[in-house]
Amino acid sequence: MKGPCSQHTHRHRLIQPSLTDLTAQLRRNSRKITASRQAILNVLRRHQHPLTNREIHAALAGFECDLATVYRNLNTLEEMGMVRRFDFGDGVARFELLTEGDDGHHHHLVCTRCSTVVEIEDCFPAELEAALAARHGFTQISHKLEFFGVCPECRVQKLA
Amino acid sequence: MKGPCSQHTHRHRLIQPSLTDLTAQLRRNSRKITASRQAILNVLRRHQHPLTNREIHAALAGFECDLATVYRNLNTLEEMGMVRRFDFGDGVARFELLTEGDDGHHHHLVCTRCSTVVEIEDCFPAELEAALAARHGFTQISHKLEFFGVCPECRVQKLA
DNA sequence: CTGTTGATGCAAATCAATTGCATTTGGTGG
DNA sequence: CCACCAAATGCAATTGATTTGCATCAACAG
Repeated sequence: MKGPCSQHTHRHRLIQPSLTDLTAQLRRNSRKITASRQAILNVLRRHQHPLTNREIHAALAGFECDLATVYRNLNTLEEMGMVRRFDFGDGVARFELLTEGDDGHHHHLVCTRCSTVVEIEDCFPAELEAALAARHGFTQISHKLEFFGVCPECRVQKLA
Repeated sequence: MKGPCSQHTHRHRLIQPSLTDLTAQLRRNSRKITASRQAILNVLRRHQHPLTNREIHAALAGFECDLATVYRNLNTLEEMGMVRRFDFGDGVARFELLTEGDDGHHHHLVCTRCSTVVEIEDCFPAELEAALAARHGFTQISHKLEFFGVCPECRVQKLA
């Protein structure tokens, strides 16, 4: 474990969805406002980094619920467009809370040693999507882009 | 299943590694030239698309070996830099044979319905890596980029 | 030909994620 | 405040990809 990676987040979400917004969004989708759901959303609201189901489950304060419930809820929240799922290729899904109207499209720079995550706004591939559509006849094109490398902390650790 | 996706490959590898090159590469890494190994490499040589362990195992002609052996061999071949692993986010690893000296860096456009794969040469993110290194102090930066969409065949199927 | 080392088969173990099922609970209309 | 229904949950069992322990085999170097 390394300390809180304060300075590591490049893109700071300006608007953090409020609890009332979130419950409204749930209600609109005829989803129940359960204690587990609120606890999970609170964990996500407190973290600006992508979290795994297990991490979310571990971070639940006060209210405990089954890990399966966390899994089910994150799938539901993803379907409703309230969270975005990321895949860093390590076989574990990670999630970030989205603000309404924001599709949360961005990418990450992940340290291959300590998994520190930096958010990246740049997204050249988006410019390519139209070209690819024209060239290959594909429609509804999207993409996933993740960067990997060794973060400054890990580099010095190696030297020490 | 759809027929052989002949015209789907955009980037055709000009040099397909020869069997002798491959065995030489194995020998150089003090790896034994076993029948399973040869059979696996032959499967990879015959396909220009990324294949899963299971697909490779199923495509083994004549020589049969355990699925665990296929898994072990692809890990070994990846370590040796003879194959490249791809991750389309569906929880299954895929592999492509590499030519020596070619790091096989490229990306894919995957149909979200039938999994048809088109190779993509364009790679804007590479230009970004240096900038990211400077901006965030990361080193040894690499990236993974995959495009997803609905291929022409699947689009018409939907209409039919 | 023979020893050493890597490779293999087979079964069991991991690990993330999902699911069946009985039970509980939020939200709604009385 | 009460009754009802759909959604949600706990718990255990399952799935599916991938890995691993272990005993046996087979390359290949000398």
